[in-house]
Amino acid sequence: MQVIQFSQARASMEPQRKDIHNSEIPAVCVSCEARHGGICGTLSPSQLTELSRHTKRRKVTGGSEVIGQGEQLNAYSNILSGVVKLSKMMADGRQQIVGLQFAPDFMGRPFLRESQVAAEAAVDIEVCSMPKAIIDRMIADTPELEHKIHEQTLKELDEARDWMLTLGRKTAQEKVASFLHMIAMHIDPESADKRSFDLPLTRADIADFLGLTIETVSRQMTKLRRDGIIRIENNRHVTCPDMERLRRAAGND
Amino acid sequence: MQVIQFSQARASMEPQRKDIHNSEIPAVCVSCEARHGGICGTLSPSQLTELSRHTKRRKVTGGSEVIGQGEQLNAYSNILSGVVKLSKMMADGRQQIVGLQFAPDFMGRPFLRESQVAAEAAVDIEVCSMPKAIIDRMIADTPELEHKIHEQTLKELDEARDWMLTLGRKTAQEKVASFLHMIAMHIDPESADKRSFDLPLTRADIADFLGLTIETVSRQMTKLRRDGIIRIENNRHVTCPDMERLRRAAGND
DNA sequence: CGTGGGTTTGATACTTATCAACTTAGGTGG
DNA sequence: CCACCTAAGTTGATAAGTATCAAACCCACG
Repeated sequence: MQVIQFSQARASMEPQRKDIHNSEIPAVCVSCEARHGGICGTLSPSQLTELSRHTKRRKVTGGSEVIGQGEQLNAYSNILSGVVKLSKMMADGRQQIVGLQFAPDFMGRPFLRESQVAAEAAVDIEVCSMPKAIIDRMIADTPELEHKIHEQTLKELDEARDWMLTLGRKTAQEKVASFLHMIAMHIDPESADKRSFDLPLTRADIADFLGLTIETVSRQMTKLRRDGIIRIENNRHVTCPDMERLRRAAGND
Repeated sequence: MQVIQFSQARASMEPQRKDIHNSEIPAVCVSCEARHGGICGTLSPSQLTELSRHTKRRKVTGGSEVIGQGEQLNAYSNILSGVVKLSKMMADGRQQIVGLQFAPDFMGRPFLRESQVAAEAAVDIEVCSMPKAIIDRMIADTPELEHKIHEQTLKELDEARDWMLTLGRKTAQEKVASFLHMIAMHIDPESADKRSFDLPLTRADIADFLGLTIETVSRQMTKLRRDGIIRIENNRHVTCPDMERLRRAAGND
């Protein structure tokens, strides 16, 4: 269980006063989907109160850009629900998705003025945005906050490197299987049953993620379907009765 | 100029005492190539003294493994000279280089027991190794140290994502040009003249970095040479009279 | 009931991999 | 010092995989 450090310590000693400490936390935060697991968990009640005065929850419809590549970076966000795709584009329009982020991930590049990547809502999402300046200040005097963000950065780096192996060395078939497997594992962290899920990306997005064309993605999906590894309904909903077969098709040992 | 915070502050006020403060710093560190720019710059003299009792400078010959993929991670290292390649391998032997590190980079994955990647000396290198436990403890009570490492993690993440675009969307020609351009920029941070440099990797390594075969790398090098964009001597030494042409060949606008 | 975005399928072209032969550079020992 | 040896690199012919171009399909939606 991940809660505010301060209240966690006290709560364990004086459980009957837990509600009092929770009441110190802004109401919007108490019920927030991202508080457990998100970066806010490292902030003190007073910091949370200060921050919450400047945060804004907002919905972004799928396909809308949250931040553009090379754009000025004035805010960070926590993803409360949905999936965000991070992409890079070349001058001639060729595009590569370089990462996907899921709730309760933290979005934004600390210590840099402008974004190196474009962030776009893959599906309808909800985020909690906060001014960059305030977080940057809190990072400076809350080591736990920097640590939390650092942990996520390291996780993203591990994922990026895994994906480099996929991009550089796997076949189209393995790439598509790797993508499906990755989505199955990430899309619904709570659900124990990973065998059925909705794809958060169109075929075009999947192609941009895998360094393939739409047609090749489609053909490989068809092949996985014909081989009985997956079933597809309405183009978006995938069922995979045997995850182990999918893993093997993905080239993971 | 990047020096110990404490001595920097004092030195600027009492410059005549600078040598005294320097004398507090272990001799091995004072002359260390990595102290400026490396992570040690954030440590206090007393921390440096403690750390230096456990550090060990060592040379590793090119081709030797520094740490294996999935291996237990007991030490961190600073690269003092040379180039290290980080790679991932699939069960069937397919390999992808996922990053290169240059002096004075910090090597090791904080907060994790085992390495997700293999690290191998690309050329003869010199490193300063230190026990993981000591650094982990110092990270916990020296926020500046975690910040410094965090900055490098972010840099590596940016680089990894840049490379994903190269792997996923560039042609063989653009990949090879991108590689040469990247090496030209990184290999000798001090030198102002980036037009002439030695490749730290064999053709096989370059192929593993670019997701290509040796033959394709060789053919594209030949083509760049025929086009007059580069000259090659002894297979390893490259001269590029016009960096702008190389940049364009790399597909960077 | 037509329209259009997203998707699938097919025919063909092109890029890169594979296999094989050859060349070059660097190191070793006679 | 030269001949030999080996690893690294180049070049060529062919095969395989994926992209490209084109057409059809399918559904959701107006």
